[in-house]
Amino acid sequence: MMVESASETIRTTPSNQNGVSSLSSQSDGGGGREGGSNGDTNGEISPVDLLHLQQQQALQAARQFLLQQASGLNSPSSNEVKQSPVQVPVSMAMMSPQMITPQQMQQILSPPQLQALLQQQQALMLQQVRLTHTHSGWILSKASSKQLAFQQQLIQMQQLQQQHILNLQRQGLVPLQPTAAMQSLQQAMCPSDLQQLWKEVSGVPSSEEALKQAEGLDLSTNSSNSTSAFPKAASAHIPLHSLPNGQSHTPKRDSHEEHAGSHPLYGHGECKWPGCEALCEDMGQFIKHLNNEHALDDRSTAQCRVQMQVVQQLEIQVSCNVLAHINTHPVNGSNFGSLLKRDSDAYPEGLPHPPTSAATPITPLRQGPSVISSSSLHTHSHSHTHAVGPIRRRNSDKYCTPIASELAQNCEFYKNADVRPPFTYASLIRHAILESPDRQLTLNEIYNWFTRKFAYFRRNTATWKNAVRHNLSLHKCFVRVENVKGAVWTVDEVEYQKRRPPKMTGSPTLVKNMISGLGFGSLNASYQAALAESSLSLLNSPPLVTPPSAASLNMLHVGHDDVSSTVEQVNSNGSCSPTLSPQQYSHPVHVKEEPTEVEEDSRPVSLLAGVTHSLPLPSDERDLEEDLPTEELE
DNA sequence: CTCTTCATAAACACAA
DNA sequence: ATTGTGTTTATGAAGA
Repeated sequence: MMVESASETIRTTPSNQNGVSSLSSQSDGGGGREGGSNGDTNGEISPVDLLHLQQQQALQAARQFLLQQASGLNSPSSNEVKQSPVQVPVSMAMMSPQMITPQQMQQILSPPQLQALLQQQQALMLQQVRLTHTHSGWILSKASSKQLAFQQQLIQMQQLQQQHILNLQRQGLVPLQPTAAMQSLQQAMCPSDLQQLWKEVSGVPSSEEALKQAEGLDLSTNSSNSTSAFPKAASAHIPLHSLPNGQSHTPKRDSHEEHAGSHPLYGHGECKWPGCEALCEDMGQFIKHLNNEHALDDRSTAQCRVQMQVVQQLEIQVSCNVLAHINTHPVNGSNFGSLLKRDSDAYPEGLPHPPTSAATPITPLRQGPSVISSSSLHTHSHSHTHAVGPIRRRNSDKYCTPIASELAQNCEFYKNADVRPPFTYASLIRHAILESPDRQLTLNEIYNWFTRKFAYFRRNTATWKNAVRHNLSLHKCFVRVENVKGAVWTVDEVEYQKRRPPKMTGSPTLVKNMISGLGFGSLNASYQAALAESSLSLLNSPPLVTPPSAASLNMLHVGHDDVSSTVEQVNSNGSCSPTLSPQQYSHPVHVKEEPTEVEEDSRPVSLLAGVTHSLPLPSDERDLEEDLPTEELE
């Protein structure tokens, strides 16, 4: 057995993943400044604005990229990075990102690097958008029009990305031929990257686009899945209409699009403008349609504005994070690894994360999946230590998104990709148990859940199974209950919560401030939306059942201290709970071996009492609180 | 530097 | 004797 683990182990993961990870993680709630107001709030978006936007994007990506590279150099597993096409001078990476101009970047980065960079950037953007989307999706669900707008925003975001890429290509910064670049890209991509892509692919409609881009910017393709497929070069479209062309970049990417007599937005006889799908018999008709229906009108302008705001937020976030890290960690080359790690974990304490999200009109940028990346990052970067790179650390619990939602969103990914999930064993076990109808599983069932849900756990069985058992025994939160046919494991939520230190990224104070201060309302709403998204049943269903109430109560109990966990809990309960509350019927949890037991039943009460004083919040606020933190703090 | 959390390895007990 | 379960202890890494 040991042999087994030792041998297989090291599967590696290009250290380079760091980049994306950190990248994505940073996208979370931090920054945007409130108004997103850069400039013109009033009116239309000028070509200049778009240009600016693009440049910002490029800069942002490049900054991230540089940091990533820097960390990669330092990473222990850097040897694997060998293939990484990028080599960035440390000195360069060390300098303040803000100081790097696009020109410098061009000099520093080779085309493949740029491509990788772009890919990362895109992942970030997509993620950002997706987060926004999912996050507020519920709230907006009732207003279909808004939802549509959202979707469009998402799409346009991608379009802008595309445009950016095209521009770079035009400038010769990015090679058009996918092959080589693509390979390097793939090599450079770490599981987390892939994960991100996968998420995009499986989750958001426009995903294909992302995938394609990731795969070498193959713009010439098919977006066979018309509807969902987002018009790839749609980007070109925007500029087409909005940008007169004095623009430094020429509008189009000639060979592929226009010349070919085809249009990026036209395919299979229909318009692929997001949400359109109008049928057009031929190109001419399509062009007409395009001009009539998709000209730069108020709506698109508004969308662009929103996007700009989003981008700006991203930039701010990135800037803050980067700066903070640079300031916080004496950048002496050797520290980059950790630097990035931290980065991905949480917000730099140094900088006041602008609660931006809260105050921003735009949906708060939540850190959904991103976290995942970050965690995987940790995992792998550190994996060299042990053969098997584990889930490593706290991410899972403290900074990660709720496991439930995370899993829900990336379910397919984990199922198929041999990537270690960014959760601790305890989290996973708990989730597995709570997900079961009766909230109890036998050891073997837990094993099965692991293998069923994660490709990663289909190997190294001896190792992780041992870990599972170890965790079950070690943590008080897992309670063994003798059953008729054997023993089953249940979760003691109270204990589970207890074991997690109250650390939010920031101080409780901060949270409170955020709650009371800024955009409390909006946040709350959006948060709820997110919550609802992943845990409908819980919210709807009557307070649970059994042990119940543990869940809800726990939330109270947890109160400020571990919000994220709270959420996690909620989610899992909700998502998993099959519906009703059959949960611990009477039978399951019979007698426990240990007296303690009454565990769930009794504790809640006490909790309540205790909680009451500490958290005198109305039910609503309660929700809020739980929610909020997660949001901001992941 | 210390403490805590986790992952991993492994020894050991026990029952089927 | 083997295997599956559980429990414990030890070790090391990493974060706070």
